[in-house]
Amino acid sequence: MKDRRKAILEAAARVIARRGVRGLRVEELAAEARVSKALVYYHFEDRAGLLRHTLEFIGDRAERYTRRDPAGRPHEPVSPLRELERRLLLELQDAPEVRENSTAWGELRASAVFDPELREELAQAGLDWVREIADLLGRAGPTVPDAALVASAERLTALLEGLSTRWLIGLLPLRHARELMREAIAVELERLELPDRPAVCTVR
Amino acid sequence: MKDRRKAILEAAARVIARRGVRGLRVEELAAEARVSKALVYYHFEDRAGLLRHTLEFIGDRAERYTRRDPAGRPHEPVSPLRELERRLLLELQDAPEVRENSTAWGELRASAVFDPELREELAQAGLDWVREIADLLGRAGPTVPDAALVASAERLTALLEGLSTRWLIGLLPLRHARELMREAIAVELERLELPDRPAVCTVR
DNA sequence: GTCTATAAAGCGATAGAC
DNA sequence: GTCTATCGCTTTATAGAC
Repeated sequence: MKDRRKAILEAAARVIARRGVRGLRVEELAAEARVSKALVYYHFEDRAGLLRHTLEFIGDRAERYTRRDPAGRPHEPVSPLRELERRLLLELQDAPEVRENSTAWGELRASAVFDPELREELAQAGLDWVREIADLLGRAGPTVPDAALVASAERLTALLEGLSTRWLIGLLPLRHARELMREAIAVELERLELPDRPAVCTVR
Repeated sequence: MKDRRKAILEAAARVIARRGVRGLRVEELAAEARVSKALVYYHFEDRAGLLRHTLEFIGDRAERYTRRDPAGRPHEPVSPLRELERRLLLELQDAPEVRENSTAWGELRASAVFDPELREELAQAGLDWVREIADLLGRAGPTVPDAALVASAERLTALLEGLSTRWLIGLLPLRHARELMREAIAVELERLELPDRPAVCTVR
C-alpha cells in the first residue's frame, strides 16, 4: 500500500504517454500519483533522475512483455519466423502498457534529434534491435549473406517506427498499421527468398 | 531589406532545426533574427501564432523544392517511376534547407502525438503525400488495384519517416539510408509486378 | 515598425514542520 | 516518508518611448 515510489513511476509513465518526455511537469506527475511534489524530489533527486528511473522502469516492462507471455512465464519457443512476426507486431498493440512504451520510445527518438546525450544509449538499443531481427531472419535462412539480413532488418525496424508514430498520431488505425507491417515482413522474406510461409497474397 | 517578418520566419526554421518545436524560445529566435523579442510578438501575436506561420513557411519551402529544380523552374517531366524515386529520396539530402525541413517535419509528427491541434494539418498533408505516391505508382502500373497502390505508398512513406529520423539521430549514415530507401522502392515495385526498371540485385 | 524595460506566469527545487 | 509553503530562475507576454 505504501509503495509510493512505484506509484510515482507508474504515474510518470502515464504522464509521459500523455505529454511526452519533454512535456512532463513534476507538478502534474505528483497530482497524477496523488503525492506532493516534494515527495518526488525526495525519491528521485531531481527531474533528470526521475526521468532516468522512469525510462528504466518502462524498459523493464517492455522487456517483460517482449520475452514473456501474458501470465509472466517465458513464452513457448516458436519458429524463427513466427518469433520475428511476434516481435515486430508487439509494439503495435492497444494495451495501455504497450502504448505507453511505444509513446516513450518515440519521444526518446524524437528528442535525440536535438539532444546528443540521448543518442549514445539509443544507438546501442537501436543496434541491438536490428541485430536481433537480423538474427531471426538468419535463423530462417542460414545461407543468406549477413549484409542482406541486416538491410532487411533495418528496413523492417525503421518501418515499424514510422508506422508506430503514424498510429500514435491517429493517422493510421491500429489494424491497418499491423496489416502493413505483416505485408512488409512477407515482402522482405520474398526478397530474401525465404518463402517457407504463406506467400504474400498476390496483387492482381 | 527591411522585411524583418521573413527574416524572423527563416530564423525560426533554423532554431527549430536546432532545438525542436518544443525547444524553441522566443528570445533565442529573436537573437538569431537579430531583432527584439517584442517585434516577434508584434508580427505574430504569440508563440503559437509564430509556430503556425513558421510551419506554414516550412511547408511552402518544401513545396518549392519538391516541384522545382534548383534554379527555381518547374523541373523536367520524367517517367513516373523516376519521379517516384526522386520524391522519396528528396527528404534524404544534406542541404541545409532540406535538413531543416526534415527536422521540422519530424518534430511536427512527434509533437502531434501529444498535441491534437497539430494533427489536423498533419493528417491532411500525410494523406496528400500518400495519395501522390500512390498515383505515381498507379501511373506506372495502371492495372493494379488502388488499395494495393495505397498500401505500398503507405509503407514507403512510413519507411521514409523512420529512416529520416534515424538519419537525423545519426544512427544511419545518409548514404545508407538512401540505399535502403531505393531498395525498398524496388521491392515494392516487384511486389506490384512492375519490374520495368533495373531489377533488385538478387541476394544470393 | 522597432526598441528597452518590466510585469506576469510557469516550473524546478528547497526548507522546515510533522 | 510525507506534507505545506516558498524561493528563484526562466520564459512568455505587455507597456510605453521613439
